[in-house]
Amino acid sequence: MDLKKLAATLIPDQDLLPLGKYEEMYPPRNLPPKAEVTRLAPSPTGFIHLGNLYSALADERIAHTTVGIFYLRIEDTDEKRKVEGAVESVIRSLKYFNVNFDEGAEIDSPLNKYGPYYQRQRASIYRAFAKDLIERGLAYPCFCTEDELNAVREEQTAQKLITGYYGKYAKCRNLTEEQIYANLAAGKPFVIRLKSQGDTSHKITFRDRIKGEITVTENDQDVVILKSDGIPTYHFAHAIDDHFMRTTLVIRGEEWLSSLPVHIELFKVLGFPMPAYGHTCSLMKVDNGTKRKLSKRKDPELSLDYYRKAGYYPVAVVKYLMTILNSNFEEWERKNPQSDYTQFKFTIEKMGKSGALFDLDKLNDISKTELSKISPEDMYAFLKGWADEFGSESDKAHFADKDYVISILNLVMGIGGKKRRKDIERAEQAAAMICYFFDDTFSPVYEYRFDKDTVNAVLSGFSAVYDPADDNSAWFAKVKEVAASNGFAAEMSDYKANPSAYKGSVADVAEILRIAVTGSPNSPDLCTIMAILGKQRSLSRLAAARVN
RNA sequence: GGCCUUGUGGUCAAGCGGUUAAGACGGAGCCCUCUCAAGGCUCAAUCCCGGGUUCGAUUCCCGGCAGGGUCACCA
Repeated sequence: MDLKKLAATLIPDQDLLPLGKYEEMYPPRNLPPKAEVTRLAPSPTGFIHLGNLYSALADERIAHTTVGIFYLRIEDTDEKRKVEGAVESVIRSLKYFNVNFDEGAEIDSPLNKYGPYYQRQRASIYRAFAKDLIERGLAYPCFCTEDELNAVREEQTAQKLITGYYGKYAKCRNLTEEQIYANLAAGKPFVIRLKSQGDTSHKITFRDRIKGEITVTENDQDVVILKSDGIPTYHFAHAIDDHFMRTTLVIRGEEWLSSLPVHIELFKVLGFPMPAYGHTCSLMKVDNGTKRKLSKRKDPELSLDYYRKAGYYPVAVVKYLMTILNSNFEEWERKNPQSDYTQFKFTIEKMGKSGALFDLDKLNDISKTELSKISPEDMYAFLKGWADEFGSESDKAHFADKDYVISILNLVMGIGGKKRRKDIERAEQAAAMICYFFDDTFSPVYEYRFDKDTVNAVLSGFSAVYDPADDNSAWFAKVKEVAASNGFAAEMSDYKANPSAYKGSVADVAEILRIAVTGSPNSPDLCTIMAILGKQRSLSRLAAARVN
């Protein structure tokens, strides 16, 4: 068979360059010996999720801790699933979490010398290599229809055979020249398939940077490399792009592990050295008692918008991911509390081999801790940003009053005290937490544990002596006075020594006042709260809280 | 079902031939305390099962079992 002629008929493109040209156009990168070139290669099919962030963070950390390159490539080979605006959304979302690209699609950088970074724009490269494979007898046209393929698959399944296009099931593999041209003349659409040289009785031992040694069998599937629209499949594009973009380390989900044999053969047939691989395990969750992969459709917590809306501090999400990415991260952080997480020596070898269950408790704890470390000004900026985008009308109004909110934050965060408070997990919760400082959202629940006369006596007794000029100890001395004059123990120790002698302790008196002022039996320092509210509002709340 | 892969407390996990089997989150309790949050201290809780190899296996080997992934002209 005249393969040269066949290749020219199948791929008649005039603009294809000689293969060697591509090597010249995309020379090896001039980077230090240990520098890794990693990439994120999403398909623009929608919004990026936590799993993508997880993987992107690993890519980004490895590239940047080794002084390498992290780039963005868009795998837009599936026209049907394309979603408008997805690329911008990917970049924006990752940027929010401090994951930044050095190079690639929509990235403004002088490093962009390995593009184009959209696969659709690289069609001629793939076609040039596919043409060469046809000429070398390593690829061939396949005219099978979807129905034929399905029928074969059903037959294989019924006979408990391995499904796919291989061996005797590869109907078009041995088509004669006449048959091929007849099909072409009849206008039948075709795909280009790899003519696999593999043998499944051969095992290949492969070393994955995350999973370690993995044994796979050689590929014998005649996979599609060019679809009927002339656009490559993932497998083919992966081999060519990661070679010419000079990727040194491919980090991708473990769902790709099963197609590794295909990739091994493709690299071999193309004559490209293989990059290193690291297959990450997926984030899991428990559903109905069993563990399963977090799903984009079913699990809202997979969406990154979920964290933005709930007001998680972005660094907290990143740090949480770091703890599951590299198990020694937490220990390092405890030893280096002042250091930025980017100073941590991230290594791919430390990554776990099995899928981690997503742990919201842990995220909340990390978020609380992170938020307890920032300044009230930064906290204010963060909360206001959240309120403007996601808050209710009253949230927006509350956060507009900067000085007032900052005075609240000083209290809520424990600024000036011995220790910082750790009340705030996320912005949404912070907004709810401070709502009693605003009259429009002050919605008290007056549930006292004492009878109405006692409550009213405490309330009016304290109102009579309250002076906003009092400092904390003077304020508390007055609470004690009110306690003593209403049958409560002024000192905790007295009460503990002889509880039956009193109605209760100062703590109980403080509780009555706290319920009156904040509407809840729990709050930070009451004295400061009253100072922030001011004399008028404090007194009117004490009055309004009386029981009739 | 075939193939690949994983299996240490509830969760994330260190350890990888001999350990009192780290630590963190969560849980319980105590202390501190005007309540809450935080903090300090303490406690409960783990090597999937069965065979080997070995003086000795959580660690190595083989089987089981359980989980996960994958079997497209989707990535």
